[in-house]
Amino acid sequence: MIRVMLVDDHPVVREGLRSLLDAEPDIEVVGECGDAASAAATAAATRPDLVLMDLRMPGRDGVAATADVLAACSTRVVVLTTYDHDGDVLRAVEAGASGYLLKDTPRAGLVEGVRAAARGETVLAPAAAATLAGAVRRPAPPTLTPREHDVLRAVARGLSNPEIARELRIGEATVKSHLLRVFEKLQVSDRTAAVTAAIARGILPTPRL
Amino acid sequence: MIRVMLVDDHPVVREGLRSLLDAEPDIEVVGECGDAASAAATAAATRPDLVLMDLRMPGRDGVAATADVLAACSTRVVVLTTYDHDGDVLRAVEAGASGYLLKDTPRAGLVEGVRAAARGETVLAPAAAATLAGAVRRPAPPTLTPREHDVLRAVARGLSNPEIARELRIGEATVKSHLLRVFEKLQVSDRTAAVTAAIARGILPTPRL
DNA sequence: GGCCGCCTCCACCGGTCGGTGGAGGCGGCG
DNA sequence: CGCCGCCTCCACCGACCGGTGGAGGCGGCC
Repeated sequence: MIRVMLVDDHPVVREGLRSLLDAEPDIEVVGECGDAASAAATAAATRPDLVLMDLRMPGRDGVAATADVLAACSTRVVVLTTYDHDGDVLRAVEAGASGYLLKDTPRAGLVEGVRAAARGETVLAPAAAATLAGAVRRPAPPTLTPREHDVLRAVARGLSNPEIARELRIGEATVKSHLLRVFEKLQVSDRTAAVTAAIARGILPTPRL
Repeated sequence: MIRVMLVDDHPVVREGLRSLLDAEPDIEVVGECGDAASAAATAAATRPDLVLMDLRMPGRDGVAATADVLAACSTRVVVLTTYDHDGDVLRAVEAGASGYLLKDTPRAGLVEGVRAAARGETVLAPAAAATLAGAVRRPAPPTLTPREHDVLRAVARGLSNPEIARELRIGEATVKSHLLRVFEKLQVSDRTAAVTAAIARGILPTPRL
């Protein structure tokens, strides 16, 4: 019997997974949890063989929750999310996820994925597999320093270099230095492309109204 | 008996909604559909009282599907989606949706929402209601002309004005004219802020890797 | 026909931006 | 201690950008 625990902030999704998995003779849902913060505690209490983890939750820390769960008890974590944001796949696997499935997987694929992960296999959706393959080909995951981050965030708000310099209490020359290094790291040549590239890679959050 | 049809590309979500709604004595799920394209045809065939419609689907045209369904048969459409992107709410309601609920609604709220919508009420999640209220306060929904859209998309890719002029086969002066009007409409004063503002309002898609 | 919105284009200006090619200080690590 | 990464700053350049204040053409709508 494979003991599964669900972490997802959407009751509808938990309900769907539960009915789908409980219909299988060899799978049992032993717990569920609606937020990332209490995932580790729930896992420690229910000691599942496998945790199905949503990535996007209030506080948006499915990745952190994955790390917490793995630190709290010996189990496997399979990420089950809606979109295949490339950045998410990388961060999830870095955090120790044993699999990355999308919610539009047909039910047979989901069930088989759960069994495969419980057997110890790493189960990846095709898009996620492609992303990981691409990531190892390119051994340069662009990591920005805190200051570079600050400058880029300000740029995304539409501030000019002099304005950024005032806001961060540094010289305009310094702003330019940081920005040039950001361009280099993101492989772009102007501030606007830097912002979109950063959003695409999850370095900056998707802007909201 | 309230006859409900489900439109969502995720089998898991459909499964969850079906088991949740079928548990109610006065609700019956009479059809489901995994893509926006065939939603109208399915609705015409099953003639539901209510359609629960996901907004984000392959082809991302839940709004268009809402309009199609309403054109194809007399029913009500309630949008049931994951995030409360402000732009989505506005477009969905414009397309004729009778409600806008989020997937993190507790199951009791969902069921009550379905009943209320079937009674003819307009059912809005709190966040969606706030957005609509804000929208009527501000009677300027920034609509870009096709050409302005073209220019803005090019800007988001990091192209300079001369490059955009070459790509669109127009003069650089024309590019600037379009851009200035975009700035005005989006209430910003530079290209980078224009791109983030456009992404925030759903005018431009969230950039992907 | 008249009006209006959209697209197109022009010349000119000052400020900003991307880029070069440096430099020094400071903290951590082996 | 020396090395390295990060942060800070400088001067200078040419290109580009935002903004002004125009203009004409074209199509749809009343």
